[in-house]
Amino acid sequence: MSTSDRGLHGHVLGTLGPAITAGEYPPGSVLRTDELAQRFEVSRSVMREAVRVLESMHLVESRRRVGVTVRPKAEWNVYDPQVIRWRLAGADRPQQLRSLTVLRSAVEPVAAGLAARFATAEQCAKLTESALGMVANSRGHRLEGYLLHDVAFHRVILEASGNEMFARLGDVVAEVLAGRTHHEIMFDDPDPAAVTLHVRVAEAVREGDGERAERLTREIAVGALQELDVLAP
Amino acid sequence: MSTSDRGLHGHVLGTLGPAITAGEYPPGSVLRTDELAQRFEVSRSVMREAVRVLESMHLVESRRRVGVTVRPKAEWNVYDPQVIRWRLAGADRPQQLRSLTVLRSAVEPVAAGLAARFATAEQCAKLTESALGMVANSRGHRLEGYLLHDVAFHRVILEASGNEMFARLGDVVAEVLAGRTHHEIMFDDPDPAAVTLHVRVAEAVREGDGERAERLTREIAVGALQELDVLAP
DNA sequence: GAACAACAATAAGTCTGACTTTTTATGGTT
DNA sequence: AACCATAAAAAGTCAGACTTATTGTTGTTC
Repeated sequence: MSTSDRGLHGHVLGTLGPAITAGEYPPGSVLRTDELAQRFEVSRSVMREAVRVLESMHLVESRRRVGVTVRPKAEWNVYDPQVIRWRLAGADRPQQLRSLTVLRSAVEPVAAGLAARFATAEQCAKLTESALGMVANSRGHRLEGYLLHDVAFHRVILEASGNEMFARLGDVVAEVLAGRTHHEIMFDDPDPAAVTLHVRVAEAVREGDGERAERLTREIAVGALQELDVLAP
Repeated sequence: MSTSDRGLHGHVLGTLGPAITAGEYPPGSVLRTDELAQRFEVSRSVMREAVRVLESMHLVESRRRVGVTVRPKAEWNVYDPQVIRWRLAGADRPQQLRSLTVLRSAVEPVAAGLAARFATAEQCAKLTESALGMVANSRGHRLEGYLLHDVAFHRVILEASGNEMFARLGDVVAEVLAGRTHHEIMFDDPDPAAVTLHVRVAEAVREGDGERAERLTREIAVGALQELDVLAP
């Protein structure tokens, strides 16, 4: 599933990465490549490759005569999709979900405003289709179908914005929405008001009304933030 | 300077990474580890570690019997600080600068709004100090001094927001501001209106007026976007 | 006793060569 | 034309020897 389960190297990463992001090794902890290689029963070459990747994520720092030291959380590359996945799967899942939702609330309204100006005909069509799909699955515990269209909707918005940085947040948003559906919140059926807002955003984008698209998307964001506050005040 | 100039491995990365992000190898291009190792005059182990890191950035994909293929730009981890630095140093610097500025325009206003609620006394002090520093250096070609305080100002805002995802954009903003000062734009002296806005943002944050801080920061962002549009319409 | 210089220990860094495994292309058979 | 066996290619893995930078220690000197 995860992009990094290929090969021994991927397996090591898939174990050590989550352990570090979960805080099992507090900042400043020192690991030694040789010892890790023994523990995971892999050769030093494999272990070194794994450490190099962790280093490129700024999770650890490797120094001669010292070893591999774990860096403080404030230095991690928290935008790395792999790091995000690890953290979402681990102990500070709530905090991660929270900070990602705040990020969404900042980015998506602006993205929607841009989408209204730059979306292609196909993107408008896909957007409307997704919104209608959400409506169709909004009643009667059809959570999976709803999620599918919800993800598609936000993906289109982010891509249609024409900004590559926004577009690359599509996976993150997908992860957040999936998390919300499968774990924490999500009572019986989605909030009808939110569903309506999506439909209206699709309309605004289709009509090229950037300001309205932005304002409506901001309302959706406020709703998402409130959902979080209700759960963990 | 760049975090990755340590060791042979770092040197290889520092050459191959920029080459790829600059588009020297079009998507789908196939490289072979052994050939690269020869070209860079390093051992296969070193080359493999470099490739692993590039793979973790989603710049390339390594497959058996095929080789190391360059991935399309749309799949790159564009939030990786290293990738951002490489792209800012390369050919599509303008586009990168553009998309980063748009990202700033979305994030910073929200961050300022949160900062008004969560900033500590020290952060407020540092913010005011930075704003005054900008004023003091705003006339008479004191660009370096101005830049220093400008970077500090935006860093504090992002950190004081209390959101780790925002905080980690501090380096990116620093890079954008430095780029603006040293390369492209920036006529004789900074726009006086922008300077004033920074002072007023500091005020708003100090007074805990989130809404005003957000609105004012959005004005700053609009100015930054206009600067770009003026330069490349 | 403090400052400093020489030294030794340590863990990462590097290289080499042999071997394994997966995947793709080839070519022959029905 | 479809299919299976085979071969080739490149990444993946391993083991061991060697190099180098860094740090802590020891010993010398004032």
